[in-house]
Amino acid sequence: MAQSRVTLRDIADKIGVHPSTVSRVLNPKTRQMVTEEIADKVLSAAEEMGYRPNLFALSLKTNRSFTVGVMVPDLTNPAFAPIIKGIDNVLEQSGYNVIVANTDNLIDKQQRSVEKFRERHVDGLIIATAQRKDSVIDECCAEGTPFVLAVRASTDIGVSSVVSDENVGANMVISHLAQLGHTKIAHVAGPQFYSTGFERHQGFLQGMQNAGLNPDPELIAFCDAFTEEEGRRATSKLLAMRKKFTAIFAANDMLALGVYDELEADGIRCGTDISVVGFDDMPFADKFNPPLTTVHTPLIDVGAEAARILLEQIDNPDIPARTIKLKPDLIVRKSSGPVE
Amino acid sequence: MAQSRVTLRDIADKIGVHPSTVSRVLNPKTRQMVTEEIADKVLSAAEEMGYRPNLFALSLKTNRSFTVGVMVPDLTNPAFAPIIKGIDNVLEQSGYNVIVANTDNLIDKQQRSVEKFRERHVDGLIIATAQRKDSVIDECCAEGTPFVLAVRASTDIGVSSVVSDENVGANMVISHLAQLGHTKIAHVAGPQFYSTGFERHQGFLQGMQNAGLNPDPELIAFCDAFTEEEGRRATSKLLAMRKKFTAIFAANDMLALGVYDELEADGIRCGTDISVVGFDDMPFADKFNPPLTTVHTPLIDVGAEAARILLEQIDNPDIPARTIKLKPDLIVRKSSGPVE
DNA sequence: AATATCTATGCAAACGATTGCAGAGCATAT
DNA sequence: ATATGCTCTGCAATCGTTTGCATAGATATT
Repeated sequence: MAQSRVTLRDIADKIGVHPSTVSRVLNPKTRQMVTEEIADKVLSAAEEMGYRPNLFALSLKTNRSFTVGVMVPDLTNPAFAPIIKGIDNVLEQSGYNVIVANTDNLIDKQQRSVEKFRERHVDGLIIATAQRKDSVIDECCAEGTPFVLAVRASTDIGVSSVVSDENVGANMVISHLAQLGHTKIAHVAGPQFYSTGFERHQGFLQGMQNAGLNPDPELIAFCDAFTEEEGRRATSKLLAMRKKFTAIFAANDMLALGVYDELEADGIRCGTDISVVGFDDMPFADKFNPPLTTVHTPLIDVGAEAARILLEQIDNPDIPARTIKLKPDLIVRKSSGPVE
Repeated sequence: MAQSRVTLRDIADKIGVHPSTVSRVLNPKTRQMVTEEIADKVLSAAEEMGYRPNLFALSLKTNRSFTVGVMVPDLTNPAFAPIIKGIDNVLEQSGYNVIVANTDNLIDKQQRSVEKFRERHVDGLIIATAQRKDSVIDECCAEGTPFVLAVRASTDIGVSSVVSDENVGANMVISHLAQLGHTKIAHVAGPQFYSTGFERHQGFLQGMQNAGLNPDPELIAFCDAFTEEEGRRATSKLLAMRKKFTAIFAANDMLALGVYDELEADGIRCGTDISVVGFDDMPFADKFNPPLTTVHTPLIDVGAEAARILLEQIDNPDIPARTIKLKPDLIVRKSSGPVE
């Protein structure tokens, strides 16, 4: 890309001062060091000449890149688009750039991404791929890199994260189903090494108890990943038990999609024969067949909040960690109905 | 992020040579300038000490950022995820980083993004937001910034782009519908200032002619954007004409989604009463109700090819522009059926 | 009026790499 | 033995900033 031709020195020469003076004027933090008269001259010259600071030089000197890295497990999952959008919106305002890395749920790809980010000297990280116990977290802590988890939390204390209140969300699901008369409720659980999978499972158990229902361990199928295929596999396992159940709570919408697949393959009408509820309210959940009842997570806000916390953390490295739980919402659509 | 502590100088000191020698060893292009013996020592010292080049210094000196900018109109449209993935895959291999900017289809946001990219001195641009005639293109040409268009082409000659063959795709759609017995086919056309909207419309007209059908101008509704809302608006306009038609060709899947909405609101059964065909085969098109017949565009490949061309262009600025048209595929699902 | 205090600016050294130029060492040709 | 050429390495300038320190002039203090 074309050079930002004009440098500090050019401006300095033009109005007959030293480059350092120009530098001081242009930096808000040091502006007050120099006389207003000169400052004005510098400012207008800079404007007129179309000065653009050279970020490379700045970064080299200050060791800051004004870049933050974002790690997501799967860009193809449309749930992450809003998160990234939320992040980008607030970071852009503060002059930061965002680099996103796709880890495809692979540990070593995540490792490589961190490596890449380190090379780029990113000022901070937003991690949407973290496991409850994750070496990346330890590493960042050790390195002193500011970071915050999005969508997922850690078992470690002292790490910032912003998530939705999974427990509350899961409780809403169960109480909704119970209200519809469901008593035999199956659970397609997410991976337990992710906080989402874990918490939602806990929420499921607790919700059942709150509703005075008895969760049947055989009607809980665990998945290894939040994918359609896993959802389908789990459902077929559930069906193979040949036990009666009238509803399935899937730990997220992707899994729910897999549930749909398997039910359809078995000729079971979803929403009437069996109710299905998901979690996340990812984009297009309302377009599915049938439209999916799910727990809405304010994904844009998750991203935005994570970005805000990260900014705080960058500006002030020894601010205490903060974790935010956003309130979820149950969105009732056609995939859940009264038990026949 | 923690400092890459060890520098060229450190290595040089350790084995008693000059930093410039180390630099030459570490740069493949100059490696042969130095004795193998020294080179080996340098290499192993670098390895052992965990040397990581400081990209800031490198960039400052060489004026290259090893970063490319990608502009997409809307991250929330899941069609762009595969494109980005394709781009990222090939660029990562070559040591480049990708920064993506969301323009929300706003001209001035696009302008701001370019500005931002310029500040970051990106080595090249991949533009998935371009209009057929777009000032950004002129600007990049003038600046000499390498760039390639993805998904969209320009009326300007001499600009590289990779797209799917819209014309062929549209023809496939019409011939499919004609084969099913449809003769009155409506078209929900995309914005004509995008090559996708324009070419697909042309393809529609040509396809009709090829099939020996007469396109009715009143059954063509133009949209201002590729959004669900616009698709819905256009459909309601079509229905308001009170003319008979048995099929709708929507210029992309998002528009088709809007078509679905309006048809459903009017109690028209899509796929039986009226056939609907989209374009792009975006993720989840097979999950809609009914699953959408559409033209599959190899989006990952579009991204990958665009990235490859860009790399060529960066390495060799005066290579002639190249434009690639990838072959589309018709995917028949439940939204299209024989005319009753 | 002389000294102390303060302010605004300039100076120059970094940051960590790249690269044209110079020169040392050695082999070959004359 | 000298000239010639070649290969390899070192020197030092440079990229465009930031920033601690020095200093010149102005102001305040006694």
